Amino acid sequence: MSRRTRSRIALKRRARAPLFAALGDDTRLSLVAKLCRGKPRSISQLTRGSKLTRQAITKHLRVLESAGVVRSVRSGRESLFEFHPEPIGELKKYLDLVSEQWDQALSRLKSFVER
Amino acid sequence: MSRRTRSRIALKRRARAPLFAALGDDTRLSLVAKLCRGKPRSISQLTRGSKLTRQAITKHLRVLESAGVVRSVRSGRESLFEFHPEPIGELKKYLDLVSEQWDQALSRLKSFVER
DNA sequence: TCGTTAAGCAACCTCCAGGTTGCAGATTAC
DNA sequence: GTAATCTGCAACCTGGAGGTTGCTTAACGA
Repeated sequence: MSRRTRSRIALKRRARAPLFAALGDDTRLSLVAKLCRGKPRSISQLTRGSKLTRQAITKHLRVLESAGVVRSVRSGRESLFEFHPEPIGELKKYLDLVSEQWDQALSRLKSFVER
Repeated sequence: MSRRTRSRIALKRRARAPLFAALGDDTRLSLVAKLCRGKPRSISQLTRGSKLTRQAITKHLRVLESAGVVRSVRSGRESLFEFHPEPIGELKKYLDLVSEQWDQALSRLKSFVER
């Protein structure tokens, strides 16, 4: 791999950490699970059934929004949150890259042993 | 989706959060990047070129190890860390599940509109 | 054998993520 | 018009994540 390619990957990596971090919380994963399987929901709706306060849920939603996993639109007095799939796709690509590098490393090691 | 299926997914979700969290840090992503593309490395090796202390790096490695992304083997006076690909694969599966649910939700919505 | 190098352990510090309460401003329903 | 509902903002609290320093033990090399 060229140095240029590697630094490009490093650049991508930098951007990925906050995304992973945003998903690294039970409450937020639960919110994503709710939103990815249906229509936009309001904060109050998303708070119902949770043990947390509305404000806590709001904070989590803002984190997800900053990471781009979710988008909010104000509609009257309520703000609706909707799932946004792109970051998830990017994350999958990144994980594919990691797996791919690992496979290449394995085959390099194998050919080295067989030599 | 049946209630049983959904709870199974929720169970899987619980287990995923710590894994996402383990990857939600620049330093740790960088360590994963190094380890996934080569042979096992010692703590000192991994510390070289970093601005952090050996102990800091050690802590990060332990976090990755708890998440299963990495495994350590003691060899003489040094402990070698090696990439372990399974959790990454599980993560990809989980993200696929999320994407899939989103696609289904979209098509449900579409058929509802067209009705 | 002795110096050097690798690692583990423990104490400590700082800061912020995650959560709460309280209040004020819009918007909707009646 | 008034009450109920949805949200935003700000202050505050607390635990743990991330980092450091200092010391000790174990293994290797000359």
